[in-house]
Amino acid sequence: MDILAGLNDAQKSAVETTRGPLLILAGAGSGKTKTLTHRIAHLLANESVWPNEILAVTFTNKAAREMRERLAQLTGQANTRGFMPWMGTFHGICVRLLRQDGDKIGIQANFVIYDEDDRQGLIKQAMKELSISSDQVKPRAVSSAISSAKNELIDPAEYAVTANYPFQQSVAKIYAKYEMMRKAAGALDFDDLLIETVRLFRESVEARNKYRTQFKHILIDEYQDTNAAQYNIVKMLVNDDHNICVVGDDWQSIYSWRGADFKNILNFERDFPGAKVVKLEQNYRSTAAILEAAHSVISKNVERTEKKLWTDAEAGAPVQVQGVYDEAEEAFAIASRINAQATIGARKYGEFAVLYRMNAQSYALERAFMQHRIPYQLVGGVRFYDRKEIKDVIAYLKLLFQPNDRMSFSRIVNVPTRGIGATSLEKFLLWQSNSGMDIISALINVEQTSTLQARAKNALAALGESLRSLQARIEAESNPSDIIEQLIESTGYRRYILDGTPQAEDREANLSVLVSDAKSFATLASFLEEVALMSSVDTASDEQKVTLMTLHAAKGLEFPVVFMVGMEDGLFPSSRALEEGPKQLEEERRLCYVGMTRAREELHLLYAQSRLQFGQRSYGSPSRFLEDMGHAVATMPSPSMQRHDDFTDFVMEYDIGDQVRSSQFGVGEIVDIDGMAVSVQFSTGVTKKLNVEYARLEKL
DNA sequence: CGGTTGCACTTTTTT
DNA sequence: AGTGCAACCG
Repeated sequence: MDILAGLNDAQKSAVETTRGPLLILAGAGSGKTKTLTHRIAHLLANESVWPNEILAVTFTNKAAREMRERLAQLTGQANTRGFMPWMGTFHGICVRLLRQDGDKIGIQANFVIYDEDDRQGLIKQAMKELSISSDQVKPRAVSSAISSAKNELIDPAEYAVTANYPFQQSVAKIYAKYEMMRKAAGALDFDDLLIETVRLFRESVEARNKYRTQFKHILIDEYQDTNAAQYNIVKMLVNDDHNICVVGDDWQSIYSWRGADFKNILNFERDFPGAKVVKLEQNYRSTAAILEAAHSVISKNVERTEKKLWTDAEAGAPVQVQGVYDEAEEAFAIASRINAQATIGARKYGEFAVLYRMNAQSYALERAFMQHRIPYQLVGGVRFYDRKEIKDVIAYLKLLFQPNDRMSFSRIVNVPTRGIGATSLEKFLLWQSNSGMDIISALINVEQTSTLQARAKNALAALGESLRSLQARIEAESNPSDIIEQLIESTGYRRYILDGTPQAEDREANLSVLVSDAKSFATLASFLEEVALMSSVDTASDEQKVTLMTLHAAKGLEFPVVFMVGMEDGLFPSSRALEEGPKQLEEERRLCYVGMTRAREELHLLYAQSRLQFGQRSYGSPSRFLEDMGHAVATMPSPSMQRHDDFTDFVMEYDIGDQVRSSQFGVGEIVDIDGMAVSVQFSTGVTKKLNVEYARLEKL
């Protein structure tokens, strides 16, 4: 089997350069994953490297899975763990390292992983204990401040020193408290997984040397989206042979809001002197027309490397821009177009994707697709594992696995209702923390308390009993799926969700899915890990369904036909980016580039005159990115735009400063005009943005 | 203690 | 528009 067959010269060079640092600058659609996979296969087959000596880091679990499958195919081996190199996301790899060696820095092997919800819940509790009102300091903002601090490796003490503004001073206090409570619960949040690994390598020479020796070859995908903590992990893992290979494209860096810094890829040659650089510039994915349009957008960015992406492919159909009246018409236009091709068998539904800036934009599309009977799948949005009934059961499992996990306990203590309210819970937890027992032991011994009512005691003791017997099942190494089944029966959870409402059936079906999902895991630990780190974009693709997802989720994917919707200033680029300045605008532009380069044959860009946002109709103008494309695109006429142009003329009858009367709000003055929307300041003091089409204003 | 009702707030993007 | 949270009442 020739591993180099079917590769171009640049790709071959990347595969065969196995000694020393290697930087692969891979343009969109240049066969990056293929190159990486072949490189690993080459190491295994021709360079006598053992699988466990290779560490390959991908951006999503899905990417890791795909690479594993392709590698198995390429080497003719079964896709089994034993044969496979270490592959996974930074977070996944870190969990593995910390479970193994975390005890060296005081992390218990049975830590639980807190997701964003858990973290915000804990922050709220911390704020309560500190008597900080969530009116002035938003838990959400605190969470993001703590996350940024952690990703820059700033601990609570250091944060406090530089905290000048009142908000930062509040955050400093909450951050410290949060960390205390989190540690007491035996939990690590997403960011901890990374920074605790950094700490492990800093504080334990033994651990660091162990892995530096083990990993003879390290490969990192999507290197442009690594953050400071991840960068540190890489630096510390690379041994003196410097066999590190990173792949990335600064043009596709879209995660700076999460702490990613594409300077990491620009600085690679400085960090690893003598690095060889291979550029993959031939695009195998898109037509020339699509590539040209995408290029005309990205070239407006100032901060970027020079590249010349080229293709052998023919021009293909021109990129189409279409203006529509509103989000409903936008969705309708797409649905009709898809059905026109799908019903005659020209394309399968799975060949289409619709990309948008925000998850909320999926509503209108879903509605139209349902009306047109188009099968679709939503990637992201509300994840399966975010559903209430699933999170409840997971909370039970987390508590069983880590009996100090207060967050999970608080979530389930009264689910199903056991007559235990806030007061009883508080009393119990106070007693429990002073007793030195973990939560489950404390439940069993709850009769020793004096402060609780007999009724509450009985309920808590009963809960303790069923948890204890479940724990016994875990110790007997029962399959996670058996444990879940026993759990939903013995705790009364099944009876609880069958409440006679129409949703009861859905919930029960979801539980069944959970039970069957859990069947493929040997231990509770491995199942919980998968659940915690599973991202919403890790959904398997379905050939029979149109894919709907955010532009971010689309990274790394490709589709024959791509629709990008909501191409309006204020939405894409987002108003936030427009406010914050050129750096953010450039990131939005990269996001646009990423979206466009997902398309293989057809690319359609749509913008709407008006759009429902927060339940209010707002009016925007076409995205500046469409202007960037200039003549690289074809503009489609839209009949309804003509129709609605009449209204636009109508709007012009008003001017800023005009006095008007509204039957609803009284008399006021027009202070702003934006498309069909006029802002009126009424004599009552309130300012309303009104649609002249419906508001029936009377000009005075 | 628990359920209901009404209000306020949300919206970038995710491991 | 939908959801989460706080206050109120039974």
